[in-house]
Amino acid sequence: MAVMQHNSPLNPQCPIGRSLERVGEWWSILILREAFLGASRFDQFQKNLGIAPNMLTRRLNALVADGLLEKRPYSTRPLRHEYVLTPAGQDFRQVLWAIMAWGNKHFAPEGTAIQLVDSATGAPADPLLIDRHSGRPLTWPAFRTVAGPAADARTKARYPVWPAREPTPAPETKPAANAADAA
Amino acid sequence: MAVMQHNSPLNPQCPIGRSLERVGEWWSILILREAFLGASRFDQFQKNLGIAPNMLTRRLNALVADGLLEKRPYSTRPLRHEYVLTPAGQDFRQVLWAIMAWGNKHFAPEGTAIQLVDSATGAPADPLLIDRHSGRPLTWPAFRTVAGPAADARTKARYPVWPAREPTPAPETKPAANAADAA
DNA sequence: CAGTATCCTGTCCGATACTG
DNA sequence: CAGTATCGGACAGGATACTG
Repeated sequence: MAVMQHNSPLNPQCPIGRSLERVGEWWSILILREAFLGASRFDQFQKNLGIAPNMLTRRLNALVADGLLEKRPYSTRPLRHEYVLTPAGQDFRQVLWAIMAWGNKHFAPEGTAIQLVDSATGAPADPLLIDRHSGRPLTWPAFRTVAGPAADARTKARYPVWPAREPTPAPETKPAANAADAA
Repeated sequence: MAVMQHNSPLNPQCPIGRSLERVGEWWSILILREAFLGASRFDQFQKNLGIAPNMLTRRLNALVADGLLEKRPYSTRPLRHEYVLTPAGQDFRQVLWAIMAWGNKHFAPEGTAIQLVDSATGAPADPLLIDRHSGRPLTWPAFRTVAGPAADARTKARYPVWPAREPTPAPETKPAANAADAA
């Protein structure tokens, strides 16, 4: 996305901002989608996406530079590369599937055209985000975002810490400011 | 994002493409992030994000038009509106948290600055996408994306159907082409 | 086949000024 | 406070031509 090309409106610590720097441009997400579907060669991406070759080069290089794709030679004479997903790129599948589920739920009034199924049985899957440790669904307000241990002062000021420090003044004197470090 | 401003490189049926049309611009995602953190008024968004007012107006209107935010009067004299999340907007939280988890895992080498915790206990949560029905983690290749019941011919041609029809030619004569409709 | 090199257009976005 | 109006720059992105 080349977010922050001017003067960084993003909190540089925010993991969402950091992710958006990598996949904030929609071509990047679509290229990753194609990679998940099996594409790895330049012309596969180009044909499947209908993207201009110069844009494809640019986006592929960016994804490689960001560590989401790896450029790997599959032929030496002539030298040819394929683009394969790195572990970080593979992990983006969770995000993509969450996006897909959201789109299917709210923007597919005529029914699901693309869905997630069990590869073995074909049973459709219904994606749900849970906490790996407790197994509980990650709903709000049962769960919330707070400043973490590596947060700087600015982040701690902008984000609540745990235990809950209300945005509206509820001045308690209990020493709760650094509880989030217990994470 | 105003994707497809020119000639629609996106499969119009793809739920990812449809989602990207709504939140493909990074300001939109950041505005939603602020809304989840409690922002609802124009100047709250503006101050927290450092966004230019004309851009904020444009993005807010787009989010309202897309059904992710609702414009609601909170004062009649003078007329003032606040922007509150619709159910569809609330559901985007799952996506945002998935993005956050991905960013924390791969792009936060110095530790997590912002994290998800149990609101009651403060225990950090580790987001994981599972299948709501079976409870199994949504991993690949155990799960895969296929054309769904509402898929048109073009989509069925581009996406595999279930049972698995390999991209590489494995010409079986078994009538498996419309099995996905069983979903 | 796998790109690179140019040129061009649209628009995202910021800065600033202004209004009830 | 909650926006609207206008201006200008940077760049994403498309189209096309070209190369080994």
